[in-house]
Amino acid sequence: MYSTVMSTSERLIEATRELLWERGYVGTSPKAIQQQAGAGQGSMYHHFAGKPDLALAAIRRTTEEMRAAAEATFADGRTAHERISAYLLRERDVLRGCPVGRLTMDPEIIASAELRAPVDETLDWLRHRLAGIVQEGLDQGEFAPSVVPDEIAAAVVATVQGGYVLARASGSPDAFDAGVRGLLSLLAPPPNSH
Amino acid sequence: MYSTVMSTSERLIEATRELLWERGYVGTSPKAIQQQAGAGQGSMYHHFAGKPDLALAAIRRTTEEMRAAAEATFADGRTAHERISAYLLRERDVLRGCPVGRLTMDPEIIASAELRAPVDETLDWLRHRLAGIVQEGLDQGEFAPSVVPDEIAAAVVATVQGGYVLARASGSPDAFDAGVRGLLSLLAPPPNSH
DNA sequence: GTCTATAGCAGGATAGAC
DNA sequence: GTCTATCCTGCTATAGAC
Repeated sequence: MYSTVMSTSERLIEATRELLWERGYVGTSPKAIQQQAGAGQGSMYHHFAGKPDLALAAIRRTTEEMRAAAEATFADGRTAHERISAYLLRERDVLRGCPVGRLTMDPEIIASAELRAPVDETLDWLRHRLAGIVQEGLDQGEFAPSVVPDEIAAAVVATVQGGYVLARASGSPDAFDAGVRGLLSLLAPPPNSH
Repeated sequence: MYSTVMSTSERLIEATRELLWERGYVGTSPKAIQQQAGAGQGSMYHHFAGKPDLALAAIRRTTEEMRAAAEATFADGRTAHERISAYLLRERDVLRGCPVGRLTMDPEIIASAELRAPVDETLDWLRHRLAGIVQEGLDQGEFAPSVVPDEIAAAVVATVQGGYVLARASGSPDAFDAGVRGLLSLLAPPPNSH
């Protein structure tokens, strides 16, 4: 249930976002959405064509938020290493998992080009954005010349996404933090580099 | 459908393993299992108490296989770096995702201590096993002294698990491979180390 | 061991009144 | 715009015959 300052359509989208995050697409039913949104059956089908349509609206909003959150962390550092650190170390609700990455495990999301597109585009954008930052660091001599920006970017995003898996398996964020620290330690400029 | 050389109970377990991998726990119904196994309703409930019981048997077998597969790769190298490389570079059905890691995104698996336990124990075992290998490499002077075994182990497993996410999002194994190469490049002994 | 029958409930959606 | 009624199918399981 949400406060009445939100329109019914807004509440439906927010409810869907919550449920997709927690239970995935397959595990989320229209009835559950309606209950969480405090909206009736008729209301939902008035505003949205059905479950896929509503899910698409929810996924689009979630991916937009993810981009904004990532972009915000990139402003937090001067050097490439600082900006990547800021991204990796930013506060996360680790045990809830990634609301975007989670969707990739859903067979019906993957099977639908429309539903998969925002997920794909967002993770792709993130990798390219990170690769650009790595390239800048490379240009500044911050990293070993053997570093390949696309590969480091993929490793950074994968460490985060995989960190969620380890954390949820163990019921503790420790493994997430350990993975991030491990990657950052490998990426750290050698002590003799200045 | 499976060949008749397998017992009904075996076919039920194998069918459940396939469906859990592809659709997760929430997305897998007893009826789907029965159809895939070529078994009737009564058969399933004769051999297993219900969906959770059958899932537990399937998960246990899948986690056992995962351990054996990982252990096999660790025999493939002499140095720590070689053994970690072998683990990371081993052939995988990347677009299908990890049959164990996938389960962590399932709310009903996480909510059940019994179902989560084998998943947790297996990923935990893998991290400890890798940490031991990193420690050996550290003892041999293979890695920088700043390397922390537990952290590198977590980063290795997370890169694999997250690589699956990136691959499935994009519909291509490329991002998985890139992440793995990125991590390995950072872990590579410096060229002047010999 | 396997089969069919049955049950109660939820999923996903449509229809039409208000 | 929202509500209630209704629909058909599938989920998860139990019962009891064979």
